[in-house]
Amino acid sequence: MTGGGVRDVEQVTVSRLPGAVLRPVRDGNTFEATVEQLATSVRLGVFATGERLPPERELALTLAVSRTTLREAIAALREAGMVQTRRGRAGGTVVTYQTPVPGSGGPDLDRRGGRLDDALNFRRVVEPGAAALAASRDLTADQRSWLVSSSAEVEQAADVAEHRKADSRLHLAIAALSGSDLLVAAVTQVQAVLHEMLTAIPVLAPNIAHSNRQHHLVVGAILAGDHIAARTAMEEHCDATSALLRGLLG
Amino acid sequence: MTGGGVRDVEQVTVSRLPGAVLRPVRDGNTFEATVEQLATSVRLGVFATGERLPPERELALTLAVSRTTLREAIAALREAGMVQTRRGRAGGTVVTYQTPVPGSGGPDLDRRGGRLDDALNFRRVVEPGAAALAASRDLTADQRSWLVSSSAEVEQAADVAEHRKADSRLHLAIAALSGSDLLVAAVTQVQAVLHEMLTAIPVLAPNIAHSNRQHHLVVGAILAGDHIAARTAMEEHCDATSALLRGLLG
DNA sequence: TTTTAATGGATTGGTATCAGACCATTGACG
DNA sequence: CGTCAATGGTCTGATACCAATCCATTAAAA
Repeated sequence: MTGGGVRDVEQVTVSRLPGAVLRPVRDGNTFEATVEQLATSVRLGVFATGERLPPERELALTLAVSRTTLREAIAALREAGMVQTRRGRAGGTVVTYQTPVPGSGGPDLDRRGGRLDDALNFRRVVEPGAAALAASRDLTADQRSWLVSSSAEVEQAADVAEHRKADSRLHLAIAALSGSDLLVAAVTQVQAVLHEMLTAIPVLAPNIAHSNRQHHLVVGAILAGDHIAARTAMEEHCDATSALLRGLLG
Repeated sequence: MTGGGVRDVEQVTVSRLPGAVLRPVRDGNTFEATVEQLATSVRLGVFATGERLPPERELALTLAVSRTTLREAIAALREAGMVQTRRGRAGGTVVTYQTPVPGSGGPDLDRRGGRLDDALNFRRVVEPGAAALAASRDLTADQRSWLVSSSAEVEQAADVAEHRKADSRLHLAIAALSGSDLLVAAVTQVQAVLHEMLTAIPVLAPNIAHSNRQHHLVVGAILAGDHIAARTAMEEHCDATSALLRGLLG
């Protein structure tokens, strides 16, 4: 696959850039993309169970989508049982999502091999970078306590499913503390893929304990302002996850 | 600004994630996004001057856009004088873009302060990561010679404008050699912002010479398979550019 | 020279998405 | 207890975007 073009073999060396750089301009369907983004946010725990989504008008603005389309997307989530909606003042759309039992319906894990590998490689670049950046910034007291409580929630998670969500939230919080919108977007993208894989896999207590130790190191380094240690610790954490996933999926 | 919410101050600590994570689902206007992507590709030298764009039907597929919309975008480029179009067999759309004289019309460089800072931070993460990944892969002979010739084109560039394009092409080539689609997308995004700034700024011969030496280090490390040296060299290269830009823009 | 294939150019009808206005419901607040 | 404000629910007309088809032009191939 490395060298064989399907057609026009003559021109292979001139410029491979167009094929590598040109990407789809839009994600096909706006409705589906909206559903996907909201569902991912819920699954990752960006919106906790029991929490309210922003009002439709506001959320539509944030997502740069018409209220019509947003409402269709919310209706899809409602039919999927992830949210409930109530009218009237102080009404709104509230998250009812309960993390599913692991291993129940993991259908085609192997088939996304390319996408997973890419996500793992990309993650190994962006998450350590985000941790290092966060460590090198002057964090406010609010931000430091947010980081600490996010970390504590991971360690105190009641079950595996809760641990999964708290883990995603911690990683997203670290990205947010880096202060870079682009890094937040990158980490969100990566966590969405990882989350999908990790929820469909048997994660054992020793894995979780090990992961928690690594989180502790990362958070400590960020709070201490040690960007080198933060990067290194996060790299090891990413490597551990990669090894786990690659081991279980081939 | 760090702590003061406009409303509902009570809930500030519960979760700052939604605001950080939720992003626009689509880039506003498909037509404009298409124009932007094509124009950026041309400016970055993904399509060299004199080169042909892929046939409309093919390009429309690649960009996941209707041929109608793509044609409107191409028409916009044509009116901007960036391309010319000829009909008939062996016809097509050919790039006529000539890099503008620097410093001619840079209007509002300071106003995008936030975006530029973010891009520089993000770049400092993704480009060294891409270089390290490329160094750790087994490159084919084709890939190695592509890298070498991309690097040579930078050093032999006739003028500042040509150097700019060749520089972008080299960075994109390195990203492509990392084998990660996500990294290519990230580097493309970053280069588009950088390119915009750097073309509107006086770049001196010593800057270029220094940059060339750093490129040489990066490319050498990648070819040698030394991922640590590749990362370090690219980090220093990014830092140099950041210093240059930040020095000239505040 | 004739034919054919590969391209850009133009038209049509259908669909997704949008912006904006208005309605319905419910709890907060006076 | 009554009023009001904040929310979700519904409708309508406009428009951006699309898929598909056919036309026009040119050069390569026969």
